[in-house]
Amino acid sequence: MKAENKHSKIISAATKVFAKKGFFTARISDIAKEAKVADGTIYLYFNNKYDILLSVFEEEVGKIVENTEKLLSLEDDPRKQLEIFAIQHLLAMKKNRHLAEVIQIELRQTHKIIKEYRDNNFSNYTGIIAEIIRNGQKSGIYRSDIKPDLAKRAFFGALDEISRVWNASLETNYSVKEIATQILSIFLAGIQVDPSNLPE
Amino acid sequence: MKAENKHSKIISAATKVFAKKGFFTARISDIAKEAKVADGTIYLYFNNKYDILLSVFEEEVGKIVENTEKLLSLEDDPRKQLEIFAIQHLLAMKKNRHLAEVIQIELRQTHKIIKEYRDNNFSNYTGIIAEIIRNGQKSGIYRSDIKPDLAKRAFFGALDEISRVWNASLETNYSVKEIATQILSIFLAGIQVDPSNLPE
Amino acid sequence: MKAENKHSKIISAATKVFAKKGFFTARISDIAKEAKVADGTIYLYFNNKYDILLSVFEEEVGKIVENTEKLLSLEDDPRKQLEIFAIQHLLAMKKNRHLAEVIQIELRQTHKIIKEYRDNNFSNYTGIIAEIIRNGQKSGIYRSDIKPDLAKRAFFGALDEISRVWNASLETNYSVKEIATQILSIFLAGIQVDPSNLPE
Amino acid sequence: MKAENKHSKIISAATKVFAKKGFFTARISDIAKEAKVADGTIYLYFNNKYDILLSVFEEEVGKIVENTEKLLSLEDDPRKQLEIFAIQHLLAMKKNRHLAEVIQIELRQTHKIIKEYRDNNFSNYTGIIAEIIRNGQKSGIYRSDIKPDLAKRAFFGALDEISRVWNASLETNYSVKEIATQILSIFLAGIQVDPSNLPE
DNA sequence: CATGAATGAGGGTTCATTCAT
DNA sequence: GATGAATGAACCCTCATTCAT
Repeated sequence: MKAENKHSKIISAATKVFAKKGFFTARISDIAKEAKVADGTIYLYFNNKYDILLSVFEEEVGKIVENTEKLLSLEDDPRKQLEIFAIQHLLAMKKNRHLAEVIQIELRQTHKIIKEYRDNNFSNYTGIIAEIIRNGQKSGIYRSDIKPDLAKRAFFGALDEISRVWNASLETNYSVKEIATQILSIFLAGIQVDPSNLPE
Repeated sequence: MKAENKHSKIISAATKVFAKKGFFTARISDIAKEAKVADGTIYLYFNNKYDILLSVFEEEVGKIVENTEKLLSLEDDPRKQLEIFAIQHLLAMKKNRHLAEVIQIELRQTHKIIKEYRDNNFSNYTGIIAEIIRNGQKSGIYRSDIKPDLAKRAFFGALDEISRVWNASLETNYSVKEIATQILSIFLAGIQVDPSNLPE
Repeated sequence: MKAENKHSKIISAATKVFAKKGFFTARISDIAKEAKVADGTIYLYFNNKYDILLSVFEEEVGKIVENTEKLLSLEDDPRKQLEIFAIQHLLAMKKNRHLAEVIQIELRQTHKIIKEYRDNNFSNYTGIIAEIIRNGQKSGIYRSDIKPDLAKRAFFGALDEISRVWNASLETNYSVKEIATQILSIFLAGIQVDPSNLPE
Repeated sequence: MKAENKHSKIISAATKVFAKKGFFTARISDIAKEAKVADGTIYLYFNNKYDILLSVFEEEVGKIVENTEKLLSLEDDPRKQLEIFAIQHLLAMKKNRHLAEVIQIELRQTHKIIKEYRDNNFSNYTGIIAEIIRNGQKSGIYRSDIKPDLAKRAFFGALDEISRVWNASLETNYSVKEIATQILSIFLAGIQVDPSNLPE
């Protein structure tokens, strides 16, 4: 229990520090101070600085994926599903600004390892979008000339870019609901066979 | 001329090295070796490592902006203009993979300074999209309920995410033309007043 | 008794670990693991890492000295006595390779403290040789021009160097008996008044 | 020339510092300070701390071997040759106390690498003794029942042990000449066929 | 202008030691 | 007494930057 506690305290501190200073600029002692543990304590739970980054990603992102998939399973309409994904993503990013930056900034990082890791892992996440689109195509709701793997990137990229600058400018301008509505209205109109046919 | 030469040799070397190793992992000596100059020589042209990054961005991205704006001035149809932007962006990213990574990876990095810098600078670039949309709205081609500053992010984000994974998976799968066509077909259908009204 | 048990378990574990990894490279946790106690337990029996080293030396070497002196007291012939010392030393080193290395490697180490310590302690051990030689000189068996304190170092050094490389090369080549015979045949011939006068 | 200078300044400083504090206790900054260079400068000439140790050994010991072999080539009498070796060894150790300790203390150290290294390298050195003995056996001067590879260890060990405690106790008591004479008188008497047959 | 040897601050990591349980 | 999680001082090494040549 105590160890559990400390492990997540470090993860959470690291998420905050990485987001604020960036992986390379962040010092282990920053994380330690933020987590209110000694520097050395961190190495009881992680092998090295890089391992902390991976763990932050693994653990925190895992939660989002899990949560999103649960919600999606309760809904059949591919249009509603796309909306769920968008809202979940934006909510998660808004709720955990620190994490948002870690995902967006750090995991676009250099190391091959991380790239592969992300590719294996984020595929799961963005793959959800492609799956929704494919389902929509089967039910004749989405245009069959849309390539799911291109569209998923476009959709994810749109959401990602918007939450990227969240802190800076969009902070007070738009709510998650407004943004999701705009993006959805564009994409649904863009990929539906009959754009006038909107979900109720 | 010789100095000019050396300056751009360093910029070009830095672009390559930053893309390959990342800003923080890249060493000045790596850039010097790649540029075939002495380490110290770099400091005759740049104040510090960080200054090199800014310069890479400034100079290389400047070219793209300039080029894109020139092409756009020759075309009036907002739908064609959006297509021009998409194609120009994808072509530029494809042509200069190194630069593409520098923009995508490094400039999402760390320091507030860079963020502000980017915001001032990239605003110009993404601002082009917003301008196109506003024009289209005036001429009644684009839906008036679309928020240009949200749509510009969505559009840029879509393009950006697609070129991000370029190297990895899309390498051989799709041509720039195909990708641009897909994205355009989604976005135009998404934001036009009359989706069936496509440019010839 | 239980404490006694733990104390010697640690000593024995430390001897093994020091020999294998060297004093500085050995970690307290290595010793703890080898002794099957917790790291902290070690500090119930020893003041610090260095104290363990001293104790290893003190206890283990003490046994050898004691044993050797007992055997020597049963023999009067200085030539036989030298043989006893040589055989006892080689046997002890062969029997306890770990200890052998600790003595040879670690106690030539660093700190003045240890040097003085060794000087005080090993003097007892090598002093045995000097004493044997002095006795032999009194009985007219050993040459009177031999300086006992030089000869003792030469004799001990010869034995020490031979057991140093024991593991490596001499492992299978020579038995303790053979080696002792060779060394003795050289030294006795070297320091006797009448080299042809060998003990039966 | 300048680099040469700095390289040897570091070697020499390291020899001194290693001898004084021991390899593990010595800090890089100690060596740097002693050599009057910056810490980082050391890494322009050596890969790591351990590499410095190897280099100290390699360079300094190399000189001794070279010098000793040159002198030996000028002398045919195996008894004189043994004397030359003893005197050269003792002189070298006396002249360079620091080096003496490095050889004796540090190179008995742990790492397999160093052991192998030493075995390969010191074999050359102690091998000289074995060779002298073999030659003496061929010319009928040394006893044929002596095993050269045991005798070489005994002889080297005797010299080594004596110079080991040099600083401590023998400092003022005996000169190199006296010591060499004693050791030689023991060993020559010990290994000659006719002990009374001494070189003039 | 150009060089690259030299600098030295900075930080990741280890591990002897402590102490609450 | 015994534990082992936690501590934090210590140190090797890197690399951006400088400057004498």
